[in-house]
Amino acid sequence: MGIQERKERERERRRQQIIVAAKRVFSEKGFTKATMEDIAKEAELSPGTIYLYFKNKDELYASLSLRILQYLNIRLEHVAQQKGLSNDERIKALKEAMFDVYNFDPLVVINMFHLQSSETLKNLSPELLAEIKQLSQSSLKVISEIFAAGIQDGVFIEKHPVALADVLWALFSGVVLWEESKKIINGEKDYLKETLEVAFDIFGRGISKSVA
Amino acid sequence: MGIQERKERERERRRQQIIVAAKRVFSEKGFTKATMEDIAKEAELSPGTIYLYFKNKDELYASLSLRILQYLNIRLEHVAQQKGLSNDERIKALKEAMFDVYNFDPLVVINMFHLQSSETLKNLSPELLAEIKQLSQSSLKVISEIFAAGIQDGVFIEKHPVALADVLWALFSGVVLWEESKKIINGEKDYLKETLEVAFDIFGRGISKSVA
DNA sequence: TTCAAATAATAAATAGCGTTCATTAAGCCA
DNA sequence: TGGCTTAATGAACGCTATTTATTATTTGAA
Repeated sequence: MGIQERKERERERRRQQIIVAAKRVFSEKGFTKATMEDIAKEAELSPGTIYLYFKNKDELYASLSLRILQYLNIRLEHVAQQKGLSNDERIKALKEAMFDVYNFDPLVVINMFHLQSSETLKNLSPELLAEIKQLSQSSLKVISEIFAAGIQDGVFIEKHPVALADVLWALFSGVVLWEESKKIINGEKDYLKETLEVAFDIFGRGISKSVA
Repeated sequence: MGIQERKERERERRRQQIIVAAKRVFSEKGFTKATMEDIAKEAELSPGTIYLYFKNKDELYASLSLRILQYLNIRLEHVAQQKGLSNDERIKALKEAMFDVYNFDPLVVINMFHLQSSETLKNLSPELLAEIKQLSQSSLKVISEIFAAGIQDGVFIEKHPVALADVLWALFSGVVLWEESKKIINGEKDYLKETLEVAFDIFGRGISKSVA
């Protein structure tokens, strides 16, 4: 029985090794310019081997996002479970969790949002798509429950909490992507932190029933 | 001298003909699956000819966005110039302008936001990039001036108007892209209009100094 | 009207890259 | 040890963006 398990572990380790290599290459060259050969070389494998572990290039790319989605989930759960936070503090904690996830690995987060907004999504295996779906739904659920609680308490406006969660998610991804574009278009420096502060501030004020 | 001008016109017409064909093909197949041959066939030209008018596939794709950016500009200018609007009404007009632009050609707007958030941007000629830059800056300028006026009037919170414009833009693109993803991931129906309403509502409340 | 030069369009060739497949190597069990 | 399963390889395939050599068309002067 032990051999089966060892093989399982070895397979998983090789998968991770490929993911690490892919991440490096994608980060350096971008999705299109990174070739499967580049990645294979980085992982010290032959191109064909990668296909024993990932269906295709899109799927390998998408796999990078899974870990960060898991991390996001954990951070959000944490925010939800903290006791004794006012609703304002909880929004603030939400902001910090998201910014924290971004800082944990900015390139992968940007990748994830690129992915989210692209036809690549249509090329994934049902299994991987289901995993992504499950993780993102779970994150949104946590967020919307936080909002539901605030509405219950009468401090947030009475909108559908799921819609509020969608708006927050859209705001976060929108700001990240837009700041990234600005860097490319205008060669501007990175205002992400500042813009995100403003965005969350406005959002927090906007969903509060009364503002000082 | 008339010949020069006729040639100019003919060249422009052919460009447009290619753009129309490209739009149809990209819409139907998506960027990756659409081949230059498909587009050439749709335009009743040979593939090589397209390269006499567009530097490459990315640039052709990006060109689709130019017209919609121009349209957006016009709509926004219009909102800025309308007299006698309260600041609240102006925010509402802003929302309507953006939603209107979206409805004018949803696929192209989605394309534009995809483009904005991708490495494709790095493949464009300096000229096209400059055009895109000029148009998007112009739109953001109009928006930020509206905010500046509201701050002047003391009805909007005192944040940098450019930051507010960035946040609004990020919010708009974020909502459009996220609703689009949800359609793919969850096969959900389109809640764009509703989500956009909520988003603008929150934003409007968030930037107002006092809320009823 | 004619004809060289310029312009426009084409179709075929090129090159790069994702993906597949026939082959080889390694590890396992009887 | 020797067949058998699994893992890995790297060369071949096919597709497609882009280039280029060639052909057709238009222009403007002689």
